[in-house]
Amino acid sequence: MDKNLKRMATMHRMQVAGLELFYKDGYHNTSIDDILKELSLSKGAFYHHFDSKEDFFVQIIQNLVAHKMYTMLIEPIEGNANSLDLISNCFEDALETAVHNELDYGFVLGNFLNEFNGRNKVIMKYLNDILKIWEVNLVTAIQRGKFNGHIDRHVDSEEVAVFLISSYLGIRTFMVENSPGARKYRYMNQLRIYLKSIQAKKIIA
Amino acid sequence: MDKNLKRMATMHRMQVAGLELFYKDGYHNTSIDDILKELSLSKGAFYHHFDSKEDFFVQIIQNLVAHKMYTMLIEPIEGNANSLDLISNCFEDALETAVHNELDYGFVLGNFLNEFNGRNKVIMKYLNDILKIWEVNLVTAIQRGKFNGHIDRHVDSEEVAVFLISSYLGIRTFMVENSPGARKYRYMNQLRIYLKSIQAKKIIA
DNA sequence: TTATTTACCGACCAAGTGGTCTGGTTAAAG
DNA sequence: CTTTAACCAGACCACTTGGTCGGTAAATAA
Repeated sequence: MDKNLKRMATMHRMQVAGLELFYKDGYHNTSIDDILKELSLSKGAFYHHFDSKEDFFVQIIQNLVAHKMYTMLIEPIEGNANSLDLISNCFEDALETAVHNELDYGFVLGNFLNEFNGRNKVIMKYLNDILKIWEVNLVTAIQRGKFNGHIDRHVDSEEVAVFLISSYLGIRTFMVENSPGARKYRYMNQLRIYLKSIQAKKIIA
Repeated sequence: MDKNLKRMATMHRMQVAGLELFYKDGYHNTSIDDILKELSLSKGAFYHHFDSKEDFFVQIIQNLVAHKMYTMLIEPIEGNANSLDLISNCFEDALETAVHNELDYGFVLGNFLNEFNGRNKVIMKYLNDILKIWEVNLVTAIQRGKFNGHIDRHVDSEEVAVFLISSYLGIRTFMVENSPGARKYRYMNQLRIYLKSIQAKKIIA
């Protein structure tokens, strides 16, 4: 096999297993040995490919976490349809996936955000970058909604984005362990009520 | 000094210092030695008063965290005034405190919830108990609002409670590090818009 | 006063932790 | 066919972790 391809494959395997365990047990509660045991690889292999545990984690964020965010929460709201519907459906799908996931430990980005908030500037930078992209994308979607006449032109797009992100971060934590299906259902109903309250007022002829 | 009083005093000192560090650095990233160093106490003292690190943490939750939740988020919404105003003001005050707190690491209960979600059944039980009390209290406040004619009688109290808790859990994570004041402002504005959308419709005479 | 209980000390331990280093294997390049 | 370097094994290291244990001094009870 091509040397470079092999390198990429091994690194990818490590990152996938790493994300799985970091997500499941948390970064500080997961040792490199834990990850290596899963793959039957050695310390030598690990430190040949990565400088440190932190460097390893940063690469996981940039590759896997960012990618997950794109496919789950960013791309789905980029269409030209009614922004409110896009957002509503996107959140619905993301939460439904979480409900059906046997082993749900919360929102990946949210969990890491929480674990490193105010504790690790380097890692927070990368996490915040992803969060920022999501935020910008939401703002764009909302402005498009205003332009297309689906959203009331008086609403503040930035405010809505902050509110949506907050509620999503929260519900993903709130859904773990305790009747996730019921909580998802309740959350989505109220989210739709909220979204309706910012939609463009129908002009009564 | 009375023996029992001294015992209580020492245990309380340990718990206060413990909560401070667990909140700041996270449970898994804080060692018992860290806490002991802060107080110039020894391992012997610690294990004389507590069975284990976990037992220590559980007592902190039951004593300090529960108490904090009561004074910050539960008692303030128990009055007989307009429930929507009570909730709005309560959230406003809580967030304002966070903004002005030089060292804000997020919502204490939320952080721990996130750290132990799906990872430690014992501790989660105690955290969920507190969360449940908050939820029940919010539901009660909303039902009172409906009864008093401040909230639309058609809204589902449980749904609103879930939505409010979610948004609060989220904004507290989202506020750490990045322009907390601006995010608080944006969140509160949209929260008020949402709350307005569930208030009782004025009867136009 | 004396006996006993309580609060606390700090050395110690086994089990990890992230990270280094030496050396061996394998596949591509010259 | 030799050289070279990427890839990986695993022993090893210094350090930290939660937790134990024998001891001591002071307060309480006899």
